[in-house]
Amino acid sequence: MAAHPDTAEKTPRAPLTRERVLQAAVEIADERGLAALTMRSLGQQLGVEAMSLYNHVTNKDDVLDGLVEVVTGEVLAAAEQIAPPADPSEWKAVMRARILAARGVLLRHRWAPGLMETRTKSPPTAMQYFDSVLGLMLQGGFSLDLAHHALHALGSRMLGFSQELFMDADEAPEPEVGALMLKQMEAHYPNLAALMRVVNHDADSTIGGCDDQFEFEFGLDLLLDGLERLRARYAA
Amino acid sequence: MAAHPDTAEKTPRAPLTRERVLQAAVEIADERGLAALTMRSLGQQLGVEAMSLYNHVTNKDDVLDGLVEVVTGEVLAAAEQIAPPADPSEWKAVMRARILAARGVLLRHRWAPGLMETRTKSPPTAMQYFDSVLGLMLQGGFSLDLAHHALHALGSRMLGFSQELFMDADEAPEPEVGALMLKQMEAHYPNLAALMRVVNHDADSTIGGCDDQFEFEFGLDLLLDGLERLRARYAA
DNA sequence: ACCTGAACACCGTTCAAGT
DNA sequence: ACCTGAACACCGTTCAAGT
Repeated sequence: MAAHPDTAEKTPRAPLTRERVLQAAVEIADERGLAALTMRSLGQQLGVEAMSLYNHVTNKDDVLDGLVEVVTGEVLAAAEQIAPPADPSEWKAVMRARILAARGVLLRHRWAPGLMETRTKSPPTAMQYFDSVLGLMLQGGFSLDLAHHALHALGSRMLGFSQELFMDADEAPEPEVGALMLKQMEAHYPNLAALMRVVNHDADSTIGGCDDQFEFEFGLDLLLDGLERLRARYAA
Repeated sequence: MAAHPDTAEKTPRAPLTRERVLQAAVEIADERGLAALTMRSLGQQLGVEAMSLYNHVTNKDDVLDGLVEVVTGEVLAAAEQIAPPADPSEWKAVMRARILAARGVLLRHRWAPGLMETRTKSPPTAMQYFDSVLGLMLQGGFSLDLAHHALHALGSRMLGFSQELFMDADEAPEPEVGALMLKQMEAHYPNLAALMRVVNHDADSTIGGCDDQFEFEFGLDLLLDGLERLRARYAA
């Protein structure tokens, strides 16, 4: 809608700005992964020498900070789409919906969780998001103390991700290979082997075949239900 | 206790092995951080050229994999110190104790959580640890399904850490500065500001002053209590 | 005011050469 | 069989120079 003065053809015309630099950085990370994001590749994406970037960004760390600004901004926007509860006591359903909305954003930026874990300063958009989450609980009847612990307990789940260790999206092994692996696992890790057999059969997928969305919601509900129980006890 | 043949003085005698390389890598990471661990610094620590390392380790990624082998090995050893439950139904107390033991290990290797999040393959020691956690639940009366979801829900908490975003250990600001910051927060993040005031007063520490150990246990108990409830319902 | 080219210090890694 | 030195391709970043 905003009038933009470009001719229709490829115009490396638009002046460089911090925003354009960050937007290009997001594109690279989305398409080729965070490892592919270097000052040189970023310059190239913008049709400019790497050194020009330093006029709009103080250094690479600043670019990375900017990346999480962008992502948490999208999270905030997505969460704001979900209306506040009709009755404050219905905090849980709204919180759940907002967190799942946040998760939707992070799924579009797979590199974001790993990056956010390395940052120490939270951008204003993240602060705003946390503030709204906190407000939801306080209005829902949480004490400040309980809400405080809840924030810690939810941790990264608030932003829509949880680190499941070593659970890589392993590609399906050949059936025979899979059977052999299972035999070997049987010997060393009997319980895990039993688990893998079940997971294999239940899902249409293979060994690594867990339903990420289901597991995320399972863990989330465990926490939210526990918090609601504590809230109710406190309120009583 | 083991007889070691070194003369007492500095003896760069002992032949290089994968184990010695990894042990040196752990030392560097513990003392100077993971960023200080380069093939060159690692060589230096061992009194050898960087290129010699490639005789015992395939590349840097292999070193990083080895690092998590070492750490998860320590976790396994620590967890094995805690005796299995007298009655299988007492799975929760034992699990809690084992996870807190794991946490003790990770606190000695602050770089380990961040590293583990980047790895995709889990070393045998980690598999063994997960197998024992799983066994604890199965013997405690969990269905395979529920135990499976429990593993996902616990995630990194099983190994003793949880990623709390942006919660850096910020050094205490000067009191006046802190007051000013609070004023500004008040305007933009009213709920967070209220929270910070409480946290400030409660603890002897300052703004960032949260009791990590308490918060870890709070979240852990929320999950374990929730799981026990589901187990009991399933068993009934 | 913004962009460039050459350069610096630092990576991981290869390879031919030493012992 | 193990270690070394020189070299390569790649980083982030500085700086003097261009326009």
